Formats: sequence, structure tokens, C-alpha cells
Amino acid sequence: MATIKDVAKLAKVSISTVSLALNGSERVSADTLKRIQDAANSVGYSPNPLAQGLKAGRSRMIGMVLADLANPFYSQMLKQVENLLIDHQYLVVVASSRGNAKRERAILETLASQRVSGIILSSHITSPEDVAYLKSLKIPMVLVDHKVDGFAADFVGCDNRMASAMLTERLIREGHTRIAHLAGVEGLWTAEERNQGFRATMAAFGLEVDESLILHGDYDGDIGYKQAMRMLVRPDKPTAVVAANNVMALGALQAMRDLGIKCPEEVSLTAIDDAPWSKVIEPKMTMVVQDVNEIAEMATRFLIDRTTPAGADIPPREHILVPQFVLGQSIASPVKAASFQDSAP
Amino acid sequence: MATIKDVAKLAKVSISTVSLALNGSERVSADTLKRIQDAANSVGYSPNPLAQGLKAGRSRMIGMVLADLANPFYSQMLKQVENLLIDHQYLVVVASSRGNAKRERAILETLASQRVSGIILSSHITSPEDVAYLKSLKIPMVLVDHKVDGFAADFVGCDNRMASAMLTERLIREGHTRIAHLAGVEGLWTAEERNQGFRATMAAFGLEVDESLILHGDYDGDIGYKQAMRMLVRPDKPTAVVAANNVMALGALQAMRDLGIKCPEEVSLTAIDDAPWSKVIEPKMTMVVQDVNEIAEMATRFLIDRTTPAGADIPPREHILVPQFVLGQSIASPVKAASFQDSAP
DNA sequence: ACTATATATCGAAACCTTTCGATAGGTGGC
DNA sequence: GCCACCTATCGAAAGGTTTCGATATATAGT
Repeated sequence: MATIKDVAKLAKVSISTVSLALNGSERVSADTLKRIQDAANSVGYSPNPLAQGLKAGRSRMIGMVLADLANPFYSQMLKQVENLLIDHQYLVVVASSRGNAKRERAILETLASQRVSGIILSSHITSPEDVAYLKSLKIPMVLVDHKVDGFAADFVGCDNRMASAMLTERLIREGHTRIAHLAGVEGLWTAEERNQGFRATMAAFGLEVDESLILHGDYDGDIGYKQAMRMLVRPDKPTAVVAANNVMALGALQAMRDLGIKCPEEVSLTAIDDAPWSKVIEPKMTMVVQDVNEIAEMATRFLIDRTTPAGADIPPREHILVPQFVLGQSIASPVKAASFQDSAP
Repeated sequence: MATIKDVAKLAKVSISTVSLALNGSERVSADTLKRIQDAANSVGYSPNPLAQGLKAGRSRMIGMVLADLANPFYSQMLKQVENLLIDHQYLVVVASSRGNAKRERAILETLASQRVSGIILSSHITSPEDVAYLKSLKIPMVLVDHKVDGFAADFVGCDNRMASAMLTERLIREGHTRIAHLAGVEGLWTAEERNQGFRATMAAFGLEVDESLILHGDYDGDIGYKQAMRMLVRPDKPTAVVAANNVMALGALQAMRDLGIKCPEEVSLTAIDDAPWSKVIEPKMTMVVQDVNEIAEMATRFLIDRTTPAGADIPPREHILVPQFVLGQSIASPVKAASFQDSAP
């Protein structure tokens, strides 16, 4: 690959002049500028990003740290972020934390040593030491989806309490009283918020929460299936389920299929987050969705703002999306469900 | 961040000795080694990858270039590749070509200038100049999914002709004669192979292919829907469809839903590639799947082999997966379909 | 005791860029 | 004709690492 030296030699000027010229300095005459540009083109010069990064103390790369790259919510976000960042000449380094704080921290250390220009992080960190580490990083950072308690950074995500509250309220108004919650990872911010929204709504309607009907999952696939299975084989199974995310909901639906439980006639199912398959599954899911493209866009904008010279002075910003209710056919009233069961052989 | 200088100062040795020691040279005495290690730990030293990359002419990063990061086939592959590579201390830089050769080439140029250690590429390149460029890159490279004509590199993918042939044969044996093919991008290797498999099988059974029933799509979402719509509203619509990938199939299914066409009673649908939603859609799709994890694993292994000192001497290798047939309920015989139509109001 | 050899450590160059202070040349003013 | 100043260009340092040839010290051999 051609280096700045080759350009200098060909244009018969010094290395520094080439650098000056190519970086648009005023202090270089018009004809040498032209000569240098021609030389650069003719040898096909493009600056070595590693050398630039070494000198500048930062490279034109953005780290994106997510729990599960195969989760459509995150993969769509990644797609969008990458599309936006590449126009700003940033490359995206992606790493999966698998929802594991230790792993996440190791990844952050690697990204820091790589001198990335910024990080988009869906964090699963909770321990005070890890939070302290997060604070100690002097890298522009935007949190998406998950907020970290005690860490004041830019944040883009949706109103999670509201999301689960909307679904819970709808189910209650439909007549359900025995409602289960397929929750996310225990201790995780998003999961706790959604859990809170669920509980608060139940309480607001004077309904008691059966703690054994709150089951936690994670992001690695079939645990939603297992947890749903666990609650659905009980004689006192719930009449409705609020799933904390699309993957859990998919697992629950599959469990119902396998058990021969009709949805929504026997058990109603609702979920937070859209998924590409939502339009073709039967029944159409009643759900509350967050616009993942909007999240990606705002996160990217926040991050790019922070990488500017004045970026460090911006006070932490937040962009909270209002979740949107999407009516499907996955809710029935429990009365109907009871009569259905009675009439079954 | 601590540099090698800090370690040297603390351990009271020269910079070069620190480097030697930390890189496991024999030429350093046991006690200085220990002193240096202690010093390194106490200042929390880790080498600057940018400086290392600059010196070595290559960085510990692997580029992954895919058409669509939100396609579950690719996002699962990315997930798996990232998981494997991080254990080898490689970071993954991901970029989406959107199936566009120009864009893909720009990405490759960027990755080359970043001195990545290797590239996993699902290429959409066809023009001779672009192929020549690919050849000119002196970077370890593994092609996945799509082969590039005239470019001898490592390749991991499935037998695409066989995949579509399997589905086509099944449909024919079920009695179908008027079969449509929702094909991939025209000119693209995978798409052409699948197309060939379809045509060859039709020919083998003495059936004529209606060219107007071969419709090409791309990887950006709803074109499968549009193309399917186009063929399904025709009075002489096909009785069965072979979709070239999961996204197209999903679009086709949605189109049937929207038109009120029953699958499989009126139109049978088959697809290549699994998708996370396949277990919960109704009807269960009859499809041919490739093990994406196996692809990811082999591609990673090939690439890592190539990054070794002897890697350049390895002759190009191929790993061709045999597609697996998965029987669902999305096929019915056309006779039944006809009678269904007759009995409709 | 003196040379030959092995061993441990060091200095300097190289990788490629950016940036700032220095220098050369030329122009204008007096 | 000389000084001051401006402009275009340059040299060198810095950023952090690796590597190779060189050096200093200690050990073995005679």
C-alpha cells in the first residue's frame, strides 16, 4: 500500500507538506496542492488508519455491545446503526456480551484499548465496581435499551413500565385476573422496569400478584419455552401471559402449540417488542412495540454529537420512546376461555 | 492508559526488554521476567493494539461483510462467528453491503486499509474488474454462502442446486406442474444455482418452465411480498412456489394471507433456509435448511488457518454442506386444491 | 590470567501519521 | 539597499510497539 512517503517523493515535497495539503491546510500554495493531489491519486494513496489512530489516540471505530446478535430486535438495531455510521466514515466493531456482566466488562476493556471513538452499549452491568469502571472510561458512550443505575450517560430506550402496564391493563379490562409475567433477566434494568409496570398495574386494579407466576428468563433462546411450559402444565395455570420480549413470547407460543393449548381461547398472550415474524404467526400477537429504527437513529446522533470537540460538555441526554400498542388476536376474555374448556371433550 | 514505557521505568529495565519479556522470549532471565510481570500488573499495562498493528502491518480484527444484517440467516452466522473469533482474540468489524457490488468494494477497500487480519465475505461481486480487485487483495479471505466465479478462495456454503432440486422434486411428485420460483438477485451465484436446480429438476420430469413465474427479489425485505403478490393475483397463478430464501417465503406467506389464499390448500409453499419463526407459523413450512452454525464454524476455522504463518500456502478449500429436508404442512397436492376451489362459494 | 563464548540487556530503527516551531525565500515599506 | 514581515515549505518529535544488531557482563576453557 502506498504511504505518504511515496506521495511526497512523487510530488517532490516533504512529508509534512503532503499531510498539510491533504488535510486542507491554508498554508499551502495552490499549485503544490494540485501536484500533491495528483501524486496521491496516481499512487492510490489513502492514509493508514492505524497510524492516524495511534497519533490521535483514537480510531475511527465505534463499538457496539449487545447481549444477543441473533435477537431480531438487536440485529435490526445493529443494521441501522451500521448504515448510519458508515456514512460518517466510522466502522462498527460488534461484540456480544451474552448478557454476562463479566464478559461485557472484558469487551469494554478491549474496546477501550482499541481506542474506539465511541460505544453503543446495551449494558447488563449491575455491580458497583462495574458501574465505577463504566464511569472511569473516558469514551463517548450511549446506552440503549438498558439504563444503568448510578451511571449518568446518554440513553435511548422506551418507557418500559408503560409498555408492560399497557398490556397488563388491557388484559385486566378484558376480564383477566390471573395473569403471568414471563420476565427478563432478574436484576436487569429493563426487566425490572417491565416487572414494575406489571405489578403496579395489577395493584392499581386491586389484583394480587401470584409470585409463582412471575418467571424470569434470559436472552439465550429456549428458556422462554421452558418457563412457559412450567407454568402452563399447572392445574392453576394463568389465563393470560405478559411476555417481556419477543423471544420469550415465541417460546411461550411454541409451548402452547406443543401442549395443545389454544391461544387465545384458553390462554391469552401478549408481548413487548415486535419481531419480523409477527405478521405471519397465528394468532396475530397483541403487543406493544418500540420503534427500533428510531432508537438506532437517536443513539447514533447522540454518539456522533459526543465525538465532536464540544461533545464532552454536553450534559447527559435521554430519548424515551413511547411504546405503541398493536392490537392482534392473541387476547380473548377469560370467560370465553372457561366456556371453551367446559365444552371440550 | 499505561504504556510499555511506564512498565520499563517501574521495572528499571529498557523498553525492549519489557517487550521481549512480555512476548515470551527465551533471552530474558527469570527474575527480571518476574519483575517486569509484576510491574506490568501493577500499572495495569496492556499493549496498544494500534501500535502493534502499525508495526506488524496487520491488526487483530476480522472483517465480516454481509448483505443484510437483519436477515436471521446472516445475523445467526455473525453471532456464531463473533463467539468463535473472540476466543482467538479477534474483534469483528461488521459491514453491510446491502447486496450492492459498489458498496461492497468500498467496504473491502476500507477493511484493507485497516489492515484486518482476515475477511469473511458473502460476496455480491460479479464484474471482472471487481473480481480482479478481489484477487489483488493480499488478505486471508473466506467466502461464505456465495461463491465468486473466477476467484479461487476458501468457500463454505451449501449445495444450492441440490437444495432447490429437493423442493422442486417433492412438489412435482406431489402432482404439481405449474410451479413458480421466487428467486434471489439475478446474476448472483447462489440465486443462479438455486434457479438452475429448479430448472434442471423441472426438465428432468419433462415439465416446462413458465418464465413469467420466475420472479427475482433481493435481500431488502418486502420485495418477496410484492413479487409473490404479482404472481398470486394472476388468474393462471401457480399451484406451488419454491422460495429461494426465508425472507422471500415470509413475504409470500404474508401475501397469501392478505389475499385470503389458503396455504397449502390453494397454493403450496416451500422455502430454502430455516428461520427462527418457522416453528410457530401456520402452516409449518416444508423447507430445506442449511446448518448456519456449521457454516460459521468452518468459515472461522478456514480463516484462522489462513492467518497462521503457513496459511498462505494452503490451497483453496471448500466445505459444501448437504442441505437437509424438513417436512412441514405447507404442501398439498394440486388436485385437492382444485376441489377446494370448486367447493368455495 | 587471558581469550572465546554464551547470556542478559540495551539502543536504535522502523511502522505511518500529524503538528508545531523553524527556516528559507520573497515582497513591501522606508 | 536594508529591515521587517509574510508565506510556503520543511524538519523533527511524538505516538507505542517490535525486532535486530550491538554491548556489557559473566562463565568456561586453556
